[in-house]
Amino acid sequence: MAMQKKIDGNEFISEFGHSLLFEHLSFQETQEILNDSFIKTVYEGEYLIHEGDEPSYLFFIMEGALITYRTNDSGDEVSIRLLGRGESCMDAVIFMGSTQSPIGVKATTPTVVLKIPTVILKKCVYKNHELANNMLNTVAKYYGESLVQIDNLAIKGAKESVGHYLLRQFIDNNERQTSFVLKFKKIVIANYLGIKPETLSRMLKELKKEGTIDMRGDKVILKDEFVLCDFCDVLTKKACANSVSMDCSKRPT
Amino acid sequence: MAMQKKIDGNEFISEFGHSLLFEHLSFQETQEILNDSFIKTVYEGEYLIHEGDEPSYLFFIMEGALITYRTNDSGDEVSIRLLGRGESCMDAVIFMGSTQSPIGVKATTPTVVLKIPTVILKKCVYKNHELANNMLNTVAKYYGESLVQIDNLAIKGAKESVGHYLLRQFIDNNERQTSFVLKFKKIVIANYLGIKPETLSRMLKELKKEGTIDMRGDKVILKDEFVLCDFCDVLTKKACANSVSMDCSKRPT
DNA sequence: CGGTTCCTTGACGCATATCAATCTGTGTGG
DNA sequence: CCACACAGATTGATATGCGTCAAGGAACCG
Repeated sequence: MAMQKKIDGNEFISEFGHSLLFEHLSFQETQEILNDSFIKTVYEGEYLIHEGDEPSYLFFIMEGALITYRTNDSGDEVSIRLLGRGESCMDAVIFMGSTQSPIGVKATTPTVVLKIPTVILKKCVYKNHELANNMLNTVAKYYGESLVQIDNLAIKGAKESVGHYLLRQFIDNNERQTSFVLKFKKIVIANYLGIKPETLSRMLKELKKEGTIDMRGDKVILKDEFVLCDFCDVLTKKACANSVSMDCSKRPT
Repeated sequence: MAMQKKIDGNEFISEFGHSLLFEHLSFQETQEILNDSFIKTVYEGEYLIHEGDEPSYLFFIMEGALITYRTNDSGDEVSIRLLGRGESCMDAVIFMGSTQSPIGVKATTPTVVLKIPTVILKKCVYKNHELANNMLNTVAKYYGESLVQIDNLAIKGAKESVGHYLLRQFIDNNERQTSFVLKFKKIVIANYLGIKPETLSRMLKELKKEGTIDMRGDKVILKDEFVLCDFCDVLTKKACANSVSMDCSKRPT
């Protein structure tokens, strides 16, 4: 792996300073992390780490998309998280204290990744209150997301899972826009939701038949901004702009 | 709620100083947390916090057992974690930064709980590197456990889930003992595993028929200490004493 | 165009849920 | 000490949602 030139802290901060991992950090602190990190571009389908490998880096996505996954005995991969620009992974794994990662990471598209060495990160977290706080908030956030995933799998039927996923996309992507584009291939989304692509297809069809959504290719069109509210939950509600401006229970119809 | 007398740090440390949350803390640091905390006894079935309530305390179990859960629209509760003496909950929730807890907590048996106020905890975490590290490790550990739960739900069949649960009990409870007692009612365990009590019953029956286990009431008897190895995974392996003394793949037959 | 790759649709099977009856153990009151 | 009640666990019969398998169709790309 070729040595890279130093990453410019100012440039980085202006682009990614608001991401959960780096927020509230001074230029000094950010630059210190960057000095020992480096940027790598990976191709579609490339594995950044396999399950069981030693977690040597935190991966921060500067451009592109990654998925984290686990494999069972039969060799099926189950997605844990689907990540885009400004998100990171291996954060939690690094602090689990195992030399064997319970998850693997691979790229679903050509991706530019910032690799922060585990040792550097641990050192900085120990010295730096803000970073420690950021890490704690980050890992807690992942845990929260995994709770949602658990009840997708345990409580909800396939349709509710799909509805909930669409709702999250609606909220995350572009507030107030009643149409958005799916950021991942359907086979990846299905796997993330713990269902088969065939089932995802059938559920979307049902939602279309009921008039909840419409689709053009991978573009989802909502009838209005409230049609998915039935699929909401406490954690999702927090991220929803509607919930601050109005009482969810009083939404139209 | 009546004011309690100060909790004695020395006594507390000798009993719980090795729990993940309090390890490596000095007497001073521990006492500081304890000064603003208090002990409460809750009865079986009592709720310590409901979903949607503001998370005001971290709960640390001094005696008894708690479960954390989530509820869906149809009112079904799904267990997230089953906790015993020396374990804590709400740790992650406190750092999720929401005023609404995504989980509820209730006692499955009369339980003595140490309640640490959120504000105190946050303050101490910010000041104290060791505690921050402990919290980070704790939350990361929960996240790891939730990963196991996700693939129990997503990848594994009911039998694998049950086998894996028994394996964890074998490892956690008393190393080397080939028999142990189930710490929770079967209905609670079933719910935790995302299956129905009837299914749990049937799976245990199958395991008995195959000669993997035997049962006397709620006591589980293993044929030998390796019968459950097939249900192992990377994270569980780390906690297993056998894996350090020998190569798992070379276990007898 | 022709060839991938991804998505959709239909027919069928299986694992687990559901429903209902019975069993087992444990605690209580006469 | 026995009888009764009750909660939890088991068992059997049936239902169903999702997976599996196999065949098409649509979008993409050289």
